[in-house]
Amino acid sequence: MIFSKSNDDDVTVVAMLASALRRDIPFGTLRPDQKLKIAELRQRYGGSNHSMRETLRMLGAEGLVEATAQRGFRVTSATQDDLLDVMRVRIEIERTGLAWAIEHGDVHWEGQVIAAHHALGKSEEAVAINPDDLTALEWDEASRAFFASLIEASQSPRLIGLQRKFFDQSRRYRLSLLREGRLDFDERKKRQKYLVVAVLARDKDAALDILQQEIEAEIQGET
Amino acid sequence: MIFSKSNDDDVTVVAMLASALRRDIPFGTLRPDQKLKIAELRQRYGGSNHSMRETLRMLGAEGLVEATAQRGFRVTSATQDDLLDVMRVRIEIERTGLAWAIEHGDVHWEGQVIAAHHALGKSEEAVAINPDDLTALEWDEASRAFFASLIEASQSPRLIGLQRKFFDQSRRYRLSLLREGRLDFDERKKRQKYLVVAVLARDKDAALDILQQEIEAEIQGET
DNA sequence: TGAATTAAAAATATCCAACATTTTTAATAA
DNA sequence: TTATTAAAAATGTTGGATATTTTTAATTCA
Repeated sequence: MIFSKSNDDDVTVVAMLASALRRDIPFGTLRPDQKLKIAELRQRYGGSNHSMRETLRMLGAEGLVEATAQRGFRVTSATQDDLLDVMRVRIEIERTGLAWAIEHGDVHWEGQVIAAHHALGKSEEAVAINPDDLTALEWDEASRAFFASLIEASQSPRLIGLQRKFFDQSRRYRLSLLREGRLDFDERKKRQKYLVVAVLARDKDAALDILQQEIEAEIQGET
Repeated sequence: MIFSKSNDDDVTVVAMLASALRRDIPFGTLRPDQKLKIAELRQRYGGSNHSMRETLRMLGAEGLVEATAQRGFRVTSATQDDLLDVMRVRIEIERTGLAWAIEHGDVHWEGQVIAAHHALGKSEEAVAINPDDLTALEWDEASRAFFASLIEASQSPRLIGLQRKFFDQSRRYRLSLLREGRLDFDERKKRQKYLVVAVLARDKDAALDILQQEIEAEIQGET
């Protein structure tokens, strides 16, 4: 079938709310430290009292939202320290995952990496020219898919889950760099290319090193 | 004040339910793959259907429980593969944390490690003699506190959170080894001692190595 | 007999409305 | 101003109701 039924992501109200919030927090519609009042959120996103609470609990466990007993929920803050912390942990997770994937990956995995790299290339070009919201979202998704492909062969579902979680947490910083024009797409393109080359050559040290550089470039930007 | 008000852990119904389930899943009262029907859980643990759902959502995001759309919740399965995956990730997280802590830790941190090690020693002796449920629970908590102390100085709240999460996920395997008498307490004592020595000496390589051995010993047991 | 279909039962996912408690805000007094 | 107090708002929780979906059991028919 051409239109595969959309993921388990939109079948329930809670899943819909969750993906709406996951989209709006990194985009800044819901800002860091902002109080998330159930009533307001319901008005904006729909859903019942309980569906919203369930959603916020989930996002809480995912790190996008913080819950305080008797005091409700707020968007996780985004200080420089938070950014550094997220990115440092993300680096370790992805390094570990790539190391394992290089050990276990087969030809099929290599193909996936190449494909994801190809798609990312297109998206980077598009967003470099026209960084509007929709393009940015597609670019970010292509980026996620590329990093995900790298550790796909790690054989560790839990590590893959962590990667996704921290990628999600880092999204708002990444989008903010994009908006401010502080991403060097030429550098990115080079690094991504060499990263794939190193992966295909199974040169673990080089690959991990470039991967780390690529992630670190998202901390401060390069311009 | 002497009796600090108990954590945020028991003030709300959801928090109470969560800690009850977090206790009963590793103990096997709720077994792997077991269907978690809201009605039954309510009967056993109390709480309204919404509180229970909220709780299960949280535990879902924590990895103790799995949620499937339209099909409710079940206890996360615990195959050999799951065990391996949890432990491998746990090793990487704790290694990273300890490495950072050795870099950043000060004298106060060293004191915390020594204190936690001392308390753990007592608990290990107690549980080696009498491994009943209560003693086991206290021992496990002392163990958690010890590992937590090691990475306390890592300066990474998110890594500390991950450590806790994966320690929680590994609890049921650990308790099962204990029940089956497959922990070698003499070996553990030695390793723990050398681990502390290496930490205090800031011998990173040795410390990481022993830490990894100590965690790996929880995978298969040593007897 | 065994597979397929259908009907009944159970369980999930929602919502609404109502309260008790707690926190926050505003008003008032010292 | 700073405290105190009263009022308003928000959170956390519950019970009950309902549409949908999944599971189970019963029945039909090749």
